[in-house]
Amino acid sequence: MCYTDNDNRYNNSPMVSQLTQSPLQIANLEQLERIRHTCAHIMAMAVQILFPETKVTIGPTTDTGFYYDFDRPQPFTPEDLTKITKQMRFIIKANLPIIREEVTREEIKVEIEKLNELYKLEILDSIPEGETITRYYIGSPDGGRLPDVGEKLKAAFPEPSLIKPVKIPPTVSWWDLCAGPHINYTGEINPDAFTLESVAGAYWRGDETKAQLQRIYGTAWETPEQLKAYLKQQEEAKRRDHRKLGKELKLFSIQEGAGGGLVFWHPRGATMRYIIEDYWRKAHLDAGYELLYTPHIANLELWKTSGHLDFYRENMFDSMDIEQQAYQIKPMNCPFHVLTYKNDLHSYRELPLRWAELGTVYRYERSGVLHGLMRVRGFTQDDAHIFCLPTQIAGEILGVLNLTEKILSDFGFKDYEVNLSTRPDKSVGTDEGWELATNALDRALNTKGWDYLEDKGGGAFYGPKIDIKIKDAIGRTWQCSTIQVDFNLPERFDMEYVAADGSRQRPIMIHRAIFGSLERFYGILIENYAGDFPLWLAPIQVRLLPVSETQRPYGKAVVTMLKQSGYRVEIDCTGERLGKQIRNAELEKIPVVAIVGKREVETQTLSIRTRQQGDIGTMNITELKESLEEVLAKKTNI
RNA sequence: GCCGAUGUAGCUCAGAGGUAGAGCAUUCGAUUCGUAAUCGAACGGUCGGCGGUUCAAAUCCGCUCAUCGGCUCCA
Repeated sequence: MCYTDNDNRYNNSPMVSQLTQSPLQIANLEQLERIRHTCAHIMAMAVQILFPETKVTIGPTTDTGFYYDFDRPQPFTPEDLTKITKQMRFIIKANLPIIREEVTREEIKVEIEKLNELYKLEILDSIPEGETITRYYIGSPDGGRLPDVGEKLKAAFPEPSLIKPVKIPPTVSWWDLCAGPHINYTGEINPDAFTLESVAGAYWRGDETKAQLQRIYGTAWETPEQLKAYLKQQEEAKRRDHRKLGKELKLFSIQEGAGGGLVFWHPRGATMRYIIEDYWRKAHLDAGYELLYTPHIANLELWKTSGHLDFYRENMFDSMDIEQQAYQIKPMNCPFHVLTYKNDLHSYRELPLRWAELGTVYRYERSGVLHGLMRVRGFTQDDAHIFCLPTQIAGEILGVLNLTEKILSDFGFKDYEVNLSTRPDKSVGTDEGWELATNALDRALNTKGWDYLEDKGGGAFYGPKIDIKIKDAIGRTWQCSTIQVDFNLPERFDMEYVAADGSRQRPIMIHRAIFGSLERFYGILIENYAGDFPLWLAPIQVRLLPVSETQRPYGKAVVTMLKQSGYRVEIDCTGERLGKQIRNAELEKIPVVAIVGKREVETQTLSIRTRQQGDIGTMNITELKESLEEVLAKKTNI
């Protein structure tokens, strides 16, 4: 499991899908796809009108719009995007026809060569023999095509300005080699329902050894309302950004002085992590797991045996020298769990063994891919390995699915997308082994009653796997949990158990993680709740606000009492006025504040204000505790 | 790593060759206050780092570090 990129448990990348949910109901998805694809063409046309030296490459649609990759010596600036947008509106408003033409390989080749569009030539060469080749015109085919058009435009406009958008004479056209489909007229696009978003570097054909191109991203919708809704959703995502909230709520930091991708958990974040870990341990002990702690480094030989040095090297930090022996900081926990297993002789009667560890691993990630808590260089996996008999696989997998559901739903994630990935072309293990394991995963999912998508050939080379994605409060999906069968490590480490007949047999090894990485899961939690954590997770649950300093002694006594009952409570001793104290508590997103003034001291009560409901009235400590307990039991916000 | 952008006080940001600024936070003083900002003062900076150009650099140039948006979608 531990070697390849398609290994999701160990894939530390954000794995958030683009906003797959439309902000508004899409009336006609097929038409929208055409609109987006045509938008890409119109953008390319606009770019070549304004910047004729630019070469075109490809321009597909995305979940929210489109992009086009260009080859141009100078980078596009934000001002360029404004100009391009204006030029696109011209083209849209001109309502030019879009004409599909089937062409032969030979004739289109000549035309592309005439234009010196080398990338297009490469694309043409990659189209399989026998496939229909089409080109799409924007405007009349009689009009010629850029850069011929450039000449015509120069004739039409004696001093064609590259700053101002250029009006397209009806006789001018632009075309692109394209499979389509497209809309029929540019006017079908609402000029106020698209916008250009950003410029980014991208490699030709996604290959970093090839030319670096400039990609312009755009978003396009059926109506301006949809666009507005989409932009609002983007704003919402920005508002929830865990990096911003992490700083504002003093949860964690990543510091230049220490290095990128290394996380500092500050007291409030650390409190939450403690709660999460504590919950996780109890849940695992209840589910029949035992806990392990293993070292952070080990002799490099171990990583040779496990195969990581061969297959995972590019994600590993360099080894260090200790008394002439090479030691490696761990990028994975599994070899340690295997060594723990191998330290004893095991009988079939002991199986299954379920060993869990919050294991901190370090992986080299290229500086450009680091991203807040979502992609870091040091992180803690909620790792576990199950060693079992072949006959126990389905039962164990079902157990993992049940535990996963319990844990994820307690953290507020109740919608899942499940994938079952099967044997890839290159793999280890026997046919029977794969069939047995894959059937067991399938059976477990069916027993659980979960629908899933099968990703044929998408498994790791060492075994089939189940991945579970969760859906957050604004409809984004995140990959966290994964369950993987491993035929490789037991073989490499020559793991055994003693079977009923006294023979030595190979146990089945299952890797699984529910959060994936604590750092990443925490980042997702912050974004899911937008920093308004449910009471059971909130680092400060209750803050007492004395109306004046006179009430401090009473407030302190209440704090002591609540603390003794296990609540996370504090008192505001800033001496600020009540309004300011409330404002501060609101900004810190503290779920409950208890106001103590003269009245409360006299009646031995508290005036309660919650962040969700505002002022909810006066109660005594017992009543407060009761309502807190009720909310804590439900694991919701108050 | 690569392409582009951004780094100014603890935070959010202004300043664009000529004395380093604001609000919030912090500290001190006054105020003792009833459901989202009391008033005043003080403190706070090698303008990310290193080097260069210049009489003069936060500002221009080079390198470097970090952060942000991308680098999967394939005519």
